[in-house]
Amino acid sequence: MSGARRPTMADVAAKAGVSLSTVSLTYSGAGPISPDMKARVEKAASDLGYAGPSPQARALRSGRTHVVGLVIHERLQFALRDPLTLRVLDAVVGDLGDMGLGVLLIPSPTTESTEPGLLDTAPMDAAVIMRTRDHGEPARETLERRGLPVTIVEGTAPGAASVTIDDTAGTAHLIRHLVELGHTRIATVTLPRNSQRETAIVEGDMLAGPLWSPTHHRLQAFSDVGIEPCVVVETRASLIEEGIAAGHMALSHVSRPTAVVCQSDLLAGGVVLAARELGLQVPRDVSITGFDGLDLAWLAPMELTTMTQDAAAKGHLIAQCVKALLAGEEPPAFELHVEFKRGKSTAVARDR
Amino acid sequence: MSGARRPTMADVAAKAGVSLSTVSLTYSGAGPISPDMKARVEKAASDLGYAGPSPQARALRSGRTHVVGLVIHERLQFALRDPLTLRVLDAVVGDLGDMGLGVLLIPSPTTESTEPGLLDTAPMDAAVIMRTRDHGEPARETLERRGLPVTIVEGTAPGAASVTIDDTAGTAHLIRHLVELGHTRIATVTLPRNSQRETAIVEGDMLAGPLWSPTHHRLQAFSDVGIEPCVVVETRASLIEEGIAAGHMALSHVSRPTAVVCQSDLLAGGVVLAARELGLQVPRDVSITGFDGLDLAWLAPMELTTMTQDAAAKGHLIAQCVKALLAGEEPPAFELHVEFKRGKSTAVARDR
DNA sequence: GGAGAAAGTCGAAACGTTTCGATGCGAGTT
DNA sequence: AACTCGCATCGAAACGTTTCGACTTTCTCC
Repeated sequence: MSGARRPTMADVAAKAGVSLSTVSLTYSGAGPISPDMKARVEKAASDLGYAGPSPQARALRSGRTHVVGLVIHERLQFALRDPLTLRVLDAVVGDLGDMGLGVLLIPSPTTESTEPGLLDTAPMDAAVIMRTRDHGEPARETLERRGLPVTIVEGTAPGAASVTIDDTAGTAHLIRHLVELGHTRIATVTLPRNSQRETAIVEGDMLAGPLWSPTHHRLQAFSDVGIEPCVVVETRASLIEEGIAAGHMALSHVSRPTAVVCQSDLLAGGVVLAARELGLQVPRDVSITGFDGLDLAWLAPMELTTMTQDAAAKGHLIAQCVKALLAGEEPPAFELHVEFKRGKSTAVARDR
Repeated sequence: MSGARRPTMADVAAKAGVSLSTVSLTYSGAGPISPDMKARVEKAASDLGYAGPSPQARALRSGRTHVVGLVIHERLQFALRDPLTLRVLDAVVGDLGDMGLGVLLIPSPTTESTEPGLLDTAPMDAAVIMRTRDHGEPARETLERRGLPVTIVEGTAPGAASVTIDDTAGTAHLIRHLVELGHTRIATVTLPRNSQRETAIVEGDMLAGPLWSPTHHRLQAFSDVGIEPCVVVETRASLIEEGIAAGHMALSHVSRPTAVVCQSDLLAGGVVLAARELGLQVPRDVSITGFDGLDLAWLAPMELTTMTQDAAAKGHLIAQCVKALLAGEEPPAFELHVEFKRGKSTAVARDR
């Protein structure tokens, strides 16, 4: 059918009777081009059905693909189901798009499969790692080998740009809030500790092994405040369903917690639902705190006591990091602050 | 600092004392290479810190970028907040990833901005349009000009592969279900009709103007069954909040509907919440139907009467379309069936 | 009227691969 | 011993741009 190969710049140049470089200059915007020449080139291009310079040739020659890799949880569902992440990404994709940069989704390689994946082979100019471990993040090593600048969200690494939040301090604030209300038996429902885990009560040292950074930071707050949680339940992802399951485990634990500190609002929402199912009133029988400051319409009229973070700002900062890195500047390191928001999900402790 | 430029295949070849083509053959897997030669090349590569063939050079020469563009709603939040879309994408990204293909997010250009956007310039081998209009989809025209094969989800176009669902028949099934229960005043809450709209009651011809395909199909069902909805409320996106707002409008409308047909489960969930806020019991006072068959944990114990669709299957089919197109085969056209699921949100009509 | 600057256009050299046809060579066939 | 065949390796030609320095004009200013 389409035996004719796609027209190239050379074809356009020939058709317009000018040199190839002139056509290039017309498209790339670099260099001075007279208006009538521009019109002539455009006429020739549209006559030929030329759709613009080949991105691949442009990428090879200029060394820029205009693509930024976004390393996320292997399962998209887990990565993006949380509205907060989505809002962050919304800002990132929007800002980068305005800079002419596309975002390539890269599920982080899970198994230690030896064959190279997207992370090794995909064309990109920079990468953003959305969730990382404190040490030995494999994605970072791969990217470093490729010489690609990296921005890390909620984590840090030498040589990489980073956008973090003060989640340890934020969680500590929530814990202190509960302590002031008289709570002593406080449970906590955590985000995944790493990629292998199940939804389950964590026995033994809760900080053992390599942890995802946010999970680590928010657990850390307990020792900072000097409180030991009476139960720790780990979840597989920040999802309502996980919160419900974890809530059941935490609330029916022998230690009978009077408060539950959840590492995300979505988890907290699930715990509220679990409490209802168990016939417990929130906050009368049990206080529950979240993290993120989402507006969960379905939870109304309940409002979570939580720490709010500005998702859009986070996204803008990430985009700014990428921009700085691509401009060859020193890797920036931003820290966002979280703010306490008193809701209706916490109250004075009452034994049950 | 790093004055040394990145090593290339030529460097590796020199170091290993072999020809450039041999190194290429080693990496690309094409052509026969003896085991000891392979080892020698790999040794040289790792000595030099060579990170593998440059994706951009490979792309130019071979004509394949191994990237698939995914055209979605301009606002990521609107595009991905619906768990159904996310599940579909999860399958798509997973399947394509297994085929070595990355997914590039492309917010569909909203304004008629003349300057070329990602759709025009991003490197890719094929594209998937996630939501489309019935006619004159601008994204498709751009892609056609570039000569890129296109897969359309919930829509069709000549020359493009497509994955559709029988949503007209599905919605008709729900309407008939309500009619059999004695409902005569049926409202409907729709998905956006196009990108410009607001959450509002639609006056006049509800099918006027170019519509997003799913919206169109599901509205179409009313005329197919021979029923006219007593109110039509259009929303801006498939979100709980939108459902709540639309629910308030529909339920307090003068026509006092006894049933509401919603074009998505998320909207239906919002309408249920709105009904509760208005002091109406579901399904005693008002019957509500959804579409998609999501498992909305937060809605429990309410279960929606809805049409379920298999999100993972949809995703797999999309990936299959892309694969077929890249292999140069004829564009496939798949249709998925939806299944009636009787929940607890519909009951015999009772005047109120 | 001529020097110098600015504007517009052009030639040619990369960019780092893949790919195709050619080449050398030892093993098997007649 | 001459011949074919398959395997492993090599040389050279693309792929379609960007970019840099050079080359004409035309304009400005004294």
